[in-house]
Amino acid sequence: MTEMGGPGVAGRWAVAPADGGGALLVPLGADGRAAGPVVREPDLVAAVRSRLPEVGRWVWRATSAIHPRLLAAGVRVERCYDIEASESLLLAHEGRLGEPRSAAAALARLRNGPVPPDPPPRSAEPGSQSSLFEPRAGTEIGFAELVEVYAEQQRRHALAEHPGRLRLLTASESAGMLVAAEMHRAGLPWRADVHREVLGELLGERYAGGGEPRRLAELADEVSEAFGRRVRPDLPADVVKAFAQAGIRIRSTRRWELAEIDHPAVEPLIQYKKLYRIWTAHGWSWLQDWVRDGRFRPEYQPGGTVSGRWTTNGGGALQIPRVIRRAVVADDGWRLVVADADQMEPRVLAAISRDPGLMQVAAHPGDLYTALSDRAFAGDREHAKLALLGAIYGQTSGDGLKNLAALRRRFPLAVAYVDEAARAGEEGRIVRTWLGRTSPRAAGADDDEAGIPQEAPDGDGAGASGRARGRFTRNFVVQGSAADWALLMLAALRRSLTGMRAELVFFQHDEVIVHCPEDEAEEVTAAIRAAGELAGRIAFGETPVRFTLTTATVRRYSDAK
DNA sequence: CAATTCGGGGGG
DNA sequence: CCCACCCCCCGAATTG
Repeated sequence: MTEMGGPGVAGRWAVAPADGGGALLVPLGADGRAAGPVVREPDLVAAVRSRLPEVGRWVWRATSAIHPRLLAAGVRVERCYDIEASESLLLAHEGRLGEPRSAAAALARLRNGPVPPDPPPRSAEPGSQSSLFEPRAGTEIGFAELVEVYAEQQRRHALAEHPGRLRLLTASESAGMLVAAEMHRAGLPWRADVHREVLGELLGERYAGGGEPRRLAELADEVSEAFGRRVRPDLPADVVKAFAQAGIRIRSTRRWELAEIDHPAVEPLIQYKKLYRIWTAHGWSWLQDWVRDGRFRPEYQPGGTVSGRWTTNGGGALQIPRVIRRAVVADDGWRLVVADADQMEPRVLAAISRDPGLMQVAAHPGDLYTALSDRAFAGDREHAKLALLGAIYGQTSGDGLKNLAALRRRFPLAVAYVDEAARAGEEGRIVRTWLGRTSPRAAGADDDEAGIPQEAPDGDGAGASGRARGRFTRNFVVQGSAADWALLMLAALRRSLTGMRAELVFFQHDEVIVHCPEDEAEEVTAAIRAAGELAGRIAFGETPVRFTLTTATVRRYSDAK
């Protein structure tokens, strides 16, 4: 494995689209500035293709503006540097998250000129492939100016607390942009016929006219019968009123609250809610909108959340209900290798806090919570798990608190690490992930430079919103550092799949799916495991912590667990 | 009328 | 104790 984004700058070239499908290109020096004459070529794809052997990293404004054209032509670059994605990370690191992140805005800041606002995000177009990534008018800046912005970004990296880590972060975020575009192009194999079969089993036939399917109508009737009057199960206010008339007071119609009630309407009501969700969010119209030619192609957005987790733009790709996963089926002769990280967040906490005891617990590939409970919780795995998750999430009540005391005694550095992050949040300070992804500043912090407390003096210390912010920053350092790891894992996996027919087709926080010919499945599985361990070492340095993944080679996604 | 908020479900 | 953290998506209700 070669370096994954370290300080090396040899073989970097900047490239930008030019009129009529052409390109402007220039080699870059160690300082990020042009190290030769600008070349103009008539064909962007050919220009990149011919330089693949000599260029280690392509520097461009935005992956979405170039990479899809290369992919469509079968050109696969090894690495890139996405200037706009990096601008977001750099701004956040400088405590300026929220300022416009476009290359044009970065240039304006460099020149002390008026900073243009970012264009509004456009919504995804279901099922389309090419139009999603058409360049948008007014987003490109001059090529010399683009290189200037890049050189300035290189300088800004050097100012960071941990320049090496921040370079790793922008490099891996850039790799994430490549992976996102490639997964969009490949698509998740999706059998519409199987999906319809599942919908038919769960929901029954659809009635002409577009109303509720049969099963939902039946369940609504059962609910009404149980109450002795017509009740709309999809209207919470109506349901609360109906229970009140039956002498049962409820605060909401959430499932766990309903489950406590002894009433004949409860069972059909809960069933209705479950199926209603499937019908509206992943039913026939979703299928119509999002599945084309046997593939579901969500538009992934690396770094879509503050913590660095991805989001998708439309299609709900990261919320596919388990029952619907039956429709995700490998092509004939192909398999899905499904892998998800084993207890990622506790392992990450061990690595970033360097707590000797927790690192020792995380040094085993097996179930971390069992190892934890053996060491510190008298074999009670559930209590051990709740205590650890409570510490990471900032639990405020319940048994977890009692167990937290035991956790603090055994793993003082781990608990201190998240406690310190919480204190920073409560005091309005920013926190960073291991690689330097930085939390947004507290709301109102801009108007608060003089140190005026954000909370009205109310006698309860930091106040409710201060404590909420503490829970956010406490969790941010763990969830975000886990996202750091996941990006490096994806980047390593992408590189090791080069030259194979296997394709990354899905990524969801701590889980990947690779679609591959049956005879590549073993090699893919090994590549995934290696990528996980490598990502752990590259991200966090040498620690005893293992970063293992549970893998399954299956025909259908739903068979994985 | 469109835009925003709410409540409930789904994912990790 | 099903709470604490990050999200998306939908329909209905509410607000501008």
